Amino acid sequence: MPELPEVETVRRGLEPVLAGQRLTHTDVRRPDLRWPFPKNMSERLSDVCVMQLRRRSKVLLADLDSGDTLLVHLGMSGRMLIEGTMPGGFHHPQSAPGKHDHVIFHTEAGASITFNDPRRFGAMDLWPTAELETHRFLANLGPEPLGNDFNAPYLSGRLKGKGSTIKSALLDQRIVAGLGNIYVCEALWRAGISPKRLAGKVSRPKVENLVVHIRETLADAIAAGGSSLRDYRQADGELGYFQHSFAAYGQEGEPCQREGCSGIVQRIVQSGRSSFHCARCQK
DNA sequence: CGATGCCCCTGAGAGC
DNA sequence: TGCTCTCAGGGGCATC
Repeated sequence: MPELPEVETVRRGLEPVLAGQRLTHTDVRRPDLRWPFPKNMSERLSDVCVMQLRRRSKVLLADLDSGDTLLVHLGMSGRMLIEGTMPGGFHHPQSAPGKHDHVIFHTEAGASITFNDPRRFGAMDLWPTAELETHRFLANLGPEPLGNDFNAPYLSGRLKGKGSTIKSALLDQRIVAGLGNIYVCEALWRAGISPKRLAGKVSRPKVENLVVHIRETLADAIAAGGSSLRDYRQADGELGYFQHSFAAYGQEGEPCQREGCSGIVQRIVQSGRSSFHCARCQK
């Protein structure tokens, strides 16, 4: 999926087109994505104002003046693409809906936002804003990695005694919210920690270092507009370009970029997913 | 309770 | 050209 940096990039791209704007109507072109859509979704997304656009973990949150919040999860291949009239006067031509264009939002200002998702692992729901934290997408999430609650004492406490690997611990959204396979690989490379190391056996100085590198990796990726592999696009259709900065992810067989390291990046499979790392400098 | 596989779905690319 | 196989950014659920 789009991980935290991709979702944040999409949020920033959508903000000028959606925040403070009225939705005139919303076309809901199928009954479900990963799960059934909420009851009366089209009606509840018509003639309402989007007050603000937020993000929690990998979930986009659009607070509506109806008292509902729209939750959007992009899954593995979801995109939100803007067409029509943009606030700055730009005009992206509108095309006929494609096979995987599942939901289309129309704003009073003349913009349309198309949710496209070939694999349909994405999801949308509507939930009372006042009770958002009870929604199953958001309940049980760990802290935001870019927030103050994510720090070395916290992470150290959560990793203590864990017998699973550090790779799977960082992918566990209950421990820290928003990381996925790419950014875990990259952050572990930057921190010089093997993805195979047991979570409870990462030394305290290494945990401190890891927290810093997770934050820096995500910040760098957001600054680059996210990573575009196959499906991901920013809301304006542009590619992200953080993939050109990958040191580990997808770099199997490439020389390790760490200064003074002569290792080769290798791919291993952990719980059915690829981990890329340099066995020479990640310990 | 925690760890591990399997599964949802479509499409791209490799190999034959 | 076309078939088959593997793989893909996520995460819920069954099972042990």
